[in-house]
Amino acid sequence: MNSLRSFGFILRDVSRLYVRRFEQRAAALDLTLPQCRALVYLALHEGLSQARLAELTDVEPMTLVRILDRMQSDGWLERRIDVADRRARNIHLKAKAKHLVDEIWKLADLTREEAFRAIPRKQVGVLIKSLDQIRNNLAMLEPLATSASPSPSSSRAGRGTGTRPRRERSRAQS
Amino acid sequence: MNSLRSFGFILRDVSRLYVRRFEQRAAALDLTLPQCRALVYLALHEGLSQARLAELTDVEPMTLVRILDRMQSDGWLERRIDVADRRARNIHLKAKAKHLVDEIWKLADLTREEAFRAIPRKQVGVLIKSLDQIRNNLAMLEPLATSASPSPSSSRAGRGTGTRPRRERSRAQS
DNA sequence: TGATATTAATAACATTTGATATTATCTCAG
DNA sequence: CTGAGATAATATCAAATGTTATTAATATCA
Repeated sequence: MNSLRSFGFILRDVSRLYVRRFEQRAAALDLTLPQCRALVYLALHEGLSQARLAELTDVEPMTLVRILDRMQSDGWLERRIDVADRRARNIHLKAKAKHLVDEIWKLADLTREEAFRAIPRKQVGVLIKSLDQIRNNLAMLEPLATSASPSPSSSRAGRGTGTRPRRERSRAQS
Repeated sequence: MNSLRSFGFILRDVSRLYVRRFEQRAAALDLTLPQCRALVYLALHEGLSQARLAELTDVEPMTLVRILDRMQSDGWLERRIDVADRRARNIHLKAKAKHLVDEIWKLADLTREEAFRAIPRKQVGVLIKSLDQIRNNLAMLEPLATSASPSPSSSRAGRGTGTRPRRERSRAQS
């Protein structure tokens, strides 16, 4: 298997190992990765609505509800009804959580340093630049014409147990 | 947020976008990513046992069972009891599936080309080298001493609904 | 050699995630 | 105004994933 073709495999491994390492560290704070992500964004944009936060962090609104439920009951944040739009809830971090965010960044920095060990600074620059370009490339792509025009009721439709995808979803940019 | 600190976020995005793009393509073959991964490995190592395949592809044995169940019922492969060890089942691709593997590689190549668009070949080389080094770095790490020695029955133990991790897992190398 | 521990596969159960429906509120075109 | 959509949050339900238990077959070693 040539080097190029191994890319997908390496990307998967790196992504999983990196997440795992960070989560192991975050477990000490009794936090999960999605919770950390939410906290970090909230620290940057105090008083965000759930809908906006879901969009920014790229999670389903329903998933965010659950993340926030837990963090609220743990006393990290509170939901305040938006006076201008009573459907919306603005999320505010409690003082206690603001220190947490600093901790989170420390863990993130630590994890990154472990990952980058022995890689020259300049090479790291190239790496990030490349990944950023790839992200843009992939984000720009058109939805890939699903040639599902003929035979509308083709053989077997759904079923599940292929272990995973069946639905799709498009996404916003930052 | 400086460039270094954005690394985790970019990595996550790239990984997800890349997987999503590939899965969209694979959907045309009625295959999921885990199925594709299993097929590719099986094509390289005909007659592998499930346990070994699970190890190679880094999925839980139970998860693999389900992936194979589906693919077997779709007629892509068959399980043969190992004559030397009657507990084990060796997986053999059926002729029909071998063509599939070529298709899968085509999709993978296509996806990679889309991702790498506008990135000079040399830079791609550096990218892959960097990621490979990171993978090694992360794989080498010791399990991160969980300082869970004092207060064995501390405040609240499990609970769930943090949206995700609570358990861990170690892994083999290739 | 035979009792005990291990391993491969899988069944049974629990948790989590994703999809859709629901409720309250808001926005406008008319 | 007013009523036909949107939109925000969330409840409810279904699919999928992870965990632990089970069964059969080996391996180990006292």
